Order: sequence, then structure tokens, then C-alpha cells
Amino acid sequence: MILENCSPERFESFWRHYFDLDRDYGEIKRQLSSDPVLKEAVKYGWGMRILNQDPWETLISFIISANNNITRIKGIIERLSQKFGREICWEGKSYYTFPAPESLACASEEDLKACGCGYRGAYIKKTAAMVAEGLISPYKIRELSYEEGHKTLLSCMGVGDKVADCILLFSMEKPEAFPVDVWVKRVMEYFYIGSPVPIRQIKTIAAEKFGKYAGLAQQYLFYYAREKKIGK
DNA sequence: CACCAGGTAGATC
DNA sequence: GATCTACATGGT
Repeated sequence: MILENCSPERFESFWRHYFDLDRDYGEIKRQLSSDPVLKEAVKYGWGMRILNQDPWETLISFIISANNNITRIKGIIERLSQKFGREICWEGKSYYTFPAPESLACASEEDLKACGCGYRGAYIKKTAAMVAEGLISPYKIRELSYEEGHKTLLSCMGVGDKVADCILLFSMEKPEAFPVDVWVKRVMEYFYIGSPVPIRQIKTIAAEKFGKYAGLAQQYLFYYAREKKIGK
């Protein structure tokens, strides 16, 4: 991997953790590969890593992801950043930071609608207000256990079981979190169960089979399922 | 014009 | 608790 425009100090203080470089993926892949299905999925997504992303940004981003498609999710986040973020100029081009909690809490319904948020606009505004007022803190939730963090995240409007698991996995260093979206549900039923079952049952099976690295297994399975369009 | 997309909130039993 | 439905928006 090559990073441009990055000092050794900046690499150590930020990017090393962001790219999860201290985790031994070789060892985890070996462990998961004792399962024949995971062995194939791991082969498919051999270079994958779980990024350690910003908790606040991840919280809002995955509220937007619910019942939505990836193209639109990206567009909405881009437009929110342009409208409510801070401009950064670099090499003659403009970029925008992800908006601060206060900015989204103060956003008007019309502005959020203009970004294409749809009915999620109200969720974003409410959750942003909770953070801006200090009722909840994404950075403090990160310090909690998986169970406590999950429970706390559910108090945010727009955050359900699956979105909470995504936030915990992608920004709060909880590799045991196993988000079950439509693809993971399909691939688990297809390979391990054989018939449609409730999501909670899939989470139970995943915890038993994959243990404390269930989240990484989820990512290999997700990628594999999508690429192969399994169950569709 | 239906159906779908990295589900959730609110009502109901 | 478990189950059902409406939900903005843009693409196919």
C-alpha cells in the first residue's frame, strides 16, 4: 500500500489505525477458513479490511443507508457535506468535510429534502440534535461494551438492530458485531440454514459459528454474496 | 407502472 | 415480544 502526501507522524497517529493495520488478518482468515463456506468467501475477498471510521460520521451515514441503495447513499452524503460541511481547498479543487452535529441539527427540513434524504431527513435532524445537545456521544459509546453500545445506539431515531451493528463494527472496534442485511440473510440461509428464518436467529447462529470475529466473517460473506448474487 | 435498494418506526395482536 | 405496513427517492 502506498500513501501519498502523508508524513510518518500522520501515518502513525491516524492511518495505521484507520486501515486496521495492527490486526493480524492472516491469522483470522486461517481461523475462519476452517469453515468451508468461509474458506471460499475469504479467498474471494482476500485483501479486505474493516476500516476504523469516525463514529459520528458512521452514525449518520448508516441511518441514511436504511432501505436505500449504495449509489443514492453516496450522493446524499456528498450533498450533505457540500451544503453543511466545511470547505477544504487542495490543489485547486474544493472538498467538503462531513457536517458537524450542530450543522445538521440546525438544518431545515427543506435543505435536507434538497439533499435527497427522503423521510430519513427527520431521523438525521433528531439524532444530530441529540449529539449536539450532549444527550449521547458517539465517542463515548465507542468505549462501551458491544451490548451496552448497541442498546445506547437504539435510542437514536433511525437506528435499528442492523444499523447499530454496522456502526459498532465500522467505527467502534466491535469485531463481534454481525449486521444482518438482505444479502447476509440470503447467504446465511442459503449455505447454513436452508430456509428463511428470523434475523435474530441468524445472529445467534453467526455468534456460535464465528465468535468474536463474526463481523469480519460478515464482511467476507457480504462481499461474496453480492458478487455472486447468491439467493437472488 | 410495479418493484427494488446495505431497514426502521409505529401500530397492532 | 413477534408480526405487519408505510415510508421518500431515484433507478430499472
